[in-house]
Amino acid sequence: MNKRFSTKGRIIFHVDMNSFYASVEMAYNPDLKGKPLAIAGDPEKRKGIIVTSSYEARAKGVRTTMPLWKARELCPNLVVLKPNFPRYREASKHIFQIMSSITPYVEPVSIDEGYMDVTECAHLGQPLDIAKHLQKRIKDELDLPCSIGIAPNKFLAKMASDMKKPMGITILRKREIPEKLWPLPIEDMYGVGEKTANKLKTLQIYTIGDLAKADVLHLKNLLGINGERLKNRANGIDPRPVDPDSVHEFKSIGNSQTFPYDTADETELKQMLHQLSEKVAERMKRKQVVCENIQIMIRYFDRKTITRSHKLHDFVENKEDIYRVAVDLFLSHWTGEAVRLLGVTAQHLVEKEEMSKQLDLFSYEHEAKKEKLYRAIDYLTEKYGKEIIQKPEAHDDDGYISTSFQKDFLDDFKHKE
DNA sequence: TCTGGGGTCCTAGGACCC
DNA sequence: TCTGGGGTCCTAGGACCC
Repeated sequence: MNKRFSTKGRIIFHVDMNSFYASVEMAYNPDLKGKPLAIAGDPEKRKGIIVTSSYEARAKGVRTTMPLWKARELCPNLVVLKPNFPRYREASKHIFQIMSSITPYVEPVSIDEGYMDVTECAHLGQPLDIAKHLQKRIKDELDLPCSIGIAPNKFLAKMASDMKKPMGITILRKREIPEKLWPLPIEDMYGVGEKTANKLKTLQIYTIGDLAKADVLHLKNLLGINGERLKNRANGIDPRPVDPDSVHEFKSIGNSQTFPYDTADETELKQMLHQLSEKVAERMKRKQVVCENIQIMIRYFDRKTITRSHKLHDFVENKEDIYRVAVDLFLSHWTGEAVRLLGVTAQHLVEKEEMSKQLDLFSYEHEAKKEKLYRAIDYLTEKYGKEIIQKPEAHDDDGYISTSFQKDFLDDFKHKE
């Protein structure tokens, strides 16, 4: 049995880069070190919100998603840079390369964080030493700070990496849960956002410890299946394996954009849909995937947002096909009111290679099934006579043997095979 | 003179089939 | 003449995360 898939005795790291974009900019331009720095979009284009900020800026109250003008109010000497995504992607690539030199079991979660399963890395030393070495390499080679959580599963590792920032390393053992995890306020728990926190408070649950001891039926009633899962995690139970392949398994690819000004101009809106469709098609091409479903998103002037999707009857990959579906959806659901944002997303993605395999498999299975049914019919005709096989209820409209009939008679056929 | 853009997963209702 | 319950697919929306 592979240890990585057992839920006992695993050693998982969660590596979390500290204020990543700001740190990359500081590594690139060391003059910025020690200054309150924020990465934010262009306010002229209504994108002036804080994406990341340095610890110096955070100390003044600057927070992610805060509008830029508000951040400037709190921190008048704030240095503001526009995001430089190619630069961050490059740094990210290096970080994951360093992680991968320790173990192949690396699962990137986002541009700046990932899990590692180091269960089988005993030959490299104690987990704490491996983590120190990893943190030092990322600092020495890229001049970037990170925090690392060490624990027996993903959830605990994630919570642990949050406990000491920046440049922290935290071990969270099962037996330390009551002392280290349970006192934390419920909103600090990964997977609990504002809405869930408010709901939990109606059950008098204020800390992770309260959740750990709460009645599972009450939780299920309140939150569905998620209630049970959250309770398990609060008790340190999380069976999810570290999956190095998950990066490649895209479920959807989408692009969306906010207009500089709200607009109800049909030409302008169509133009945006075209642009977005093009971007989506480009990314699909790079990933070598096709899609079976197109979704659009319309955010109106008042931020009311709707999504509309359409399942296609075949696979689609080029921009004109995507645009046609997107514009159809848009025109049949747009109220005519001013629009703030539009989005186009390709869903139900299938790898091109996988698609041809699927089509082959489909026809193969189809043929094999037909073949088997013909043999069954021959056999059953011989045994029970033509009358039974020709009974109308034995066939569906396409002439296939109906499933209920199969159930009754194919068992018999199986014995013979 | 506020609130971006990229995702994942879950839920719930209706259609349809058996 | 009246009517159950399970399963799957499609669509829309919501919660959450970085």
